[in-house]
Amino acid sequence: MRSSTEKRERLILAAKRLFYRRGFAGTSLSDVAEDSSVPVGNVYYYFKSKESLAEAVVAAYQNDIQEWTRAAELGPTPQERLKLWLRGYFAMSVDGEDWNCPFGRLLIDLRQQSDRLGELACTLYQFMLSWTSKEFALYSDPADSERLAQNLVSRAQGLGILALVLQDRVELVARFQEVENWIDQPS
Amino acid sequence: MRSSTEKRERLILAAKRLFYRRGFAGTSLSDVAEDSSVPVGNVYYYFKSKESLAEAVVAAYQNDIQEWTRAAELGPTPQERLKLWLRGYFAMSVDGEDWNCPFGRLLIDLRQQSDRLGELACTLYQFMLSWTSKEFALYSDPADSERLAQNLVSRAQGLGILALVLQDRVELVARFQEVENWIDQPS
DNA sequence: GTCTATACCACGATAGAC
DNA sequence: GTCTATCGTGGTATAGAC
Repeated sequence: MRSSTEKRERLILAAKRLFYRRGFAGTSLSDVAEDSSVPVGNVYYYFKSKESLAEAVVAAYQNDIQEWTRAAELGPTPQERLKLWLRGYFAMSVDGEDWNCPFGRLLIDLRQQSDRLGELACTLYQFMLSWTSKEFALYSDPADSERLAQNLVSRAQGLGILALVLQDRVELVARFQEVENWIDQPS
Repeated sequence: MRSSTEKRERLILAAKRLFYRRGFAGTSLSDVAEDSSVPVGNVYYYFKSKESLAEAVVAAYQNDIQEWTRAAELGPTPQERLKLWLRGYFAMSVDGEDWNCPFGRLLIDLRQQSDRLGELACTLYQFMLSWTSKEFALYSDPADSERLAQNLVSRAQGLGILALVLQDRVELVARFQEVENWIDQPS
């Protein structure tokens, strides 16, 4: 059905936004329903539980990450590709609708909720690690690539929290630029 | 009253632990009461609201940070003091009772709850920034100290999330060691 | 001054109407 | 196949008993 999937999509999008801003436990299904212009109790027609809605949200994130990674893969060199990836991260955490730590909150939230959801969220992070690691291996000692990937991803994530505290775009641009410079000479 | 402050203290400690593990919204006052062996409804004798309990939790964190910083100040050189500080951070995020991102979750949670709580939590982060900045200024260009402090704190925080995903102490020790090395030659 | 019984509401979830 | 009225539980908060 046409409208059926539309509403389902609207619910996922609203949940994604609200989980990001208010967290999983802090978001009620009424909030999600209202934000999607779907009748309150009706949510259960599309999702059998709040948890299954969260699964759909993780899947939506997975799509985002894959698209964002695919865009980065257009770069000519591994260094350029990693920088494009980092700019994607910047766009989310600093130029997103709310200064926040993308994935970090989701990860912590869902991990506490259930093992299944926690592992699902970890997959997102692991995907970022393996993709960046693969790129690092192309221009540095492959034995170091895992290590460098962990540094890159965790630094980007840490800057998300810093963004939240500083609320200063200029400062944040400079911090991300430093990570870009490090990409050229990783150590 | 003796027992009065004791119970109050127990409540704060339980709330601190539970907020850390389950988040603010994910923790009910019943949970806190049960964990402190205090009758459920009785919580409101000690705190006028859940929010005021959160304020007390932030204050408890402030105490922790101050103690931890004071311990770090015993180091002979600024480099040594920053490393001691970082080891304190490591102890919390990796050797703590749950792999997590200390302060990060609190910050995101409370910021969403109310402006007042959000600012209170930001104070904790700002305190870490200003203390580390002061130390950096002692052995590097003072014009860079703020920048270096932001790098140090955000990197430590990012490793907290990485710890959550990897769950591998050996790996984490290595990542923190790399930050320690950077402290000697910050750039 | 300390604690308990309870109000009241919002939550996730369901049964069954259209 | 789609949606609505409603249930039971458990949440925060309070009035008032000891």
